[in-house]
Amino acid sequence: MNLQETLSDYVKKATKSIFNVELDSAEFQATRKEFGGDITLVVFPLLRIIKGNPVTIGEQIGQYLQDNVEDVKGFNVVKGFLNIEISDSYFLESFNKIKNNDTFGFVTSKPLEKAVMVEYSSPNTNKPLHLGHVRNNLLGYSVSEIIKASGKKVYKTQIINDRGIHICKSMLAYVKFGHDEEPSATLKGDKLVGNYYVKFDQEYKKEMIDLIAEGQTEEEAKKNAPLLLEAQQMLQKWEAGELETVSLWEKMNSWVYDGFAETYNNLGVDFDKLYYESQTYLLGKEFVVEGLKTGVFYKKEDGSVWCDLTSDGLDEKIVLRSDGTAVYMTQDIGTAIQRAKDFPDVGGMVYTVGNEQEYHFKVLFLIIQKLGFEWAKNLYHLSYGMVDLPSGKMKSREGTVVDADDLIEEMAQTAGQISEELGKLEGYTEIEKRELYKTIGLGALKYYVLKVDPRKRILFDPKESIDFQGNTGPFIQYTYARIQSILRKADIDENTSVYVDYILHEKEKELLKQIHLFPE
RNA sequence: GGUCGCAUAGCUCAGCUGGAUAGAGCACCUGCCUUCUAAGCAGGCGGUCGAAGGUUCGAAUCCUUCUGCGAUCACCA
Repeated sequence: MNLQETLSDYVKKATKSIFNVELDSAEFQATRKEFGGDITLVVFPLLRIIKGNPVTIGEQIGQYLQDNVEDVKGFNVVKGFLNIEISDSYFLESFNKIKNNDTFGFVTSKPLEKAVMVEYSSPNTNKPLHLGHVRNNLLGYSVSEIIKASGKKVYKTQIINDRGIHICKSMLAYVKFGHDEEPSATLKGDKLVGNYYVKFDQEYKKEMIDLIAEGQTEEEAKKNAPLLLEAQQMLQKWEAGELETVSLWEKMNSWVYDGFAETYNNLGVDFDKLYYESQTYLLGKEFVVEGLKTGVFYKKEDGSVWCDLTSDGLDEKIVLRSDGTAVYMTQDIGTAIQRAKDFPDVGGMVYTVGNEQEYHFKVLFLIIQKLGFEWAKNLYHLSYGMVDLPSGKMKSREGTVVDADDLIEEMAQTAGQISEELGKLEGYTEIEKRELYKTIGLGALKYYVLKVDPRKRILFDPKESIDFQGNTGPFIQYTYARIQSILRKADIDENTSVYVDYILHEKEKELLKQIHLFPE
């Protein structure tokens, strides 16, 4: 039992013995630093069942606690707040317990709990990862680690969007303008493929301008540009399994995967299982047939299949085109079910996907529930806001993106620059320095991204670099380094409290106290 | 138009299961490096918590309306 629970028990006993009143719960909060004491009981809520002056009531309860609870050293009452002073020995004992507990903060195992699958990243394979993906990856990875720490098994996964018109655009541009270029030490595979995606867009726009000059409207030009028609043909060839197209597709995708692997490695994230859209995009169809039988879906005259969600406050949603091909929803239904089959111990899934897809996931989860899977009630869309630039949205096609690799590299460089200026790393080898710069730079980036509420959009101004001072990742790293240094130099078990009391800053002491009194 | 989200210091953000005088960092100002790591510490300046109502002993927090910003409402993914 922790201290708060103990105190709560004794407060209940106190009200019983003094006022003869049964209390359901007692509300505690951290004592504000301008008052004496460590933990505070708010007396006001008690007034509903105990008539009287809050100060008097507070004093009576405080006296009871002081008389009956060993760790309560003293108390004072300010208005309706009973400030309770906790003995030093409690904190000392508590710290010592943590010191000897290697898994502090982690629930070691909950064998009866079902595993959770967390999906994040899920990029397209026609362009490199950018700052938006960084946010996605860091959120998804962090949530995975938090769920792990809570004692559950976690499978990290992603669905790689490796097929479609977008990759055909890169492929086509490569064929037409590529001159057999290959990835190199200076040009990662994902960058190379991304360059051809941009190239496609540039040439496509030129064609549109020509067509408009010939008298077509913008709408017409968009549809009729020869390059686009060629890309569409290429997609058809791919779907037909034409050898040359498929092998080019495989080659360019593999370049992209090599590039992604490097970025993931630099970001410090990883995956337990990968799913590819090219392998799952047809998967949902059989479940649509199943759902048709059970009446979850219905067929329209033209042959398209729909799900009626009007009774759930949503509208009707298509799950299969009239030509029988799969839509996005079909694929996601199939992928989810496939995942549950592949990992029978999974009892829920978390989808880390931007907030522009909130409606999609609302619908997806409802449909899966209607299909009757018992894990369907544990589906969660971890939705997050976009990362915007001062100029607006990031657009790969127009090259207005903050590239993930560049950003990570810049952060390390800044860390190096600051370190050099401070002259802190004398005696370190170049390799050690490089490692440290990476750690510090990445720490700054991670904290910068993770500290803001996922729901909020982030406005990232490349001109203003990410801070290394104040409420930042490097500050936490610095504090950790200091603590390690203290522990190294302290080298004593007894009387540690005196030493620590002398060394720690006021804020650090406050924080330590709160961690102990409010562990959750 | 319907639905969802956001709005707190000049800037970036905490705080939101209702509780004491709304907190950090950046920026600006004042001190502090011969013993604990100055990426720091101690302090100062800075707020109609978007607006108006309501519930409550008590509202940044809950409810209603309004304003502004964003997202979404495809046989696209």
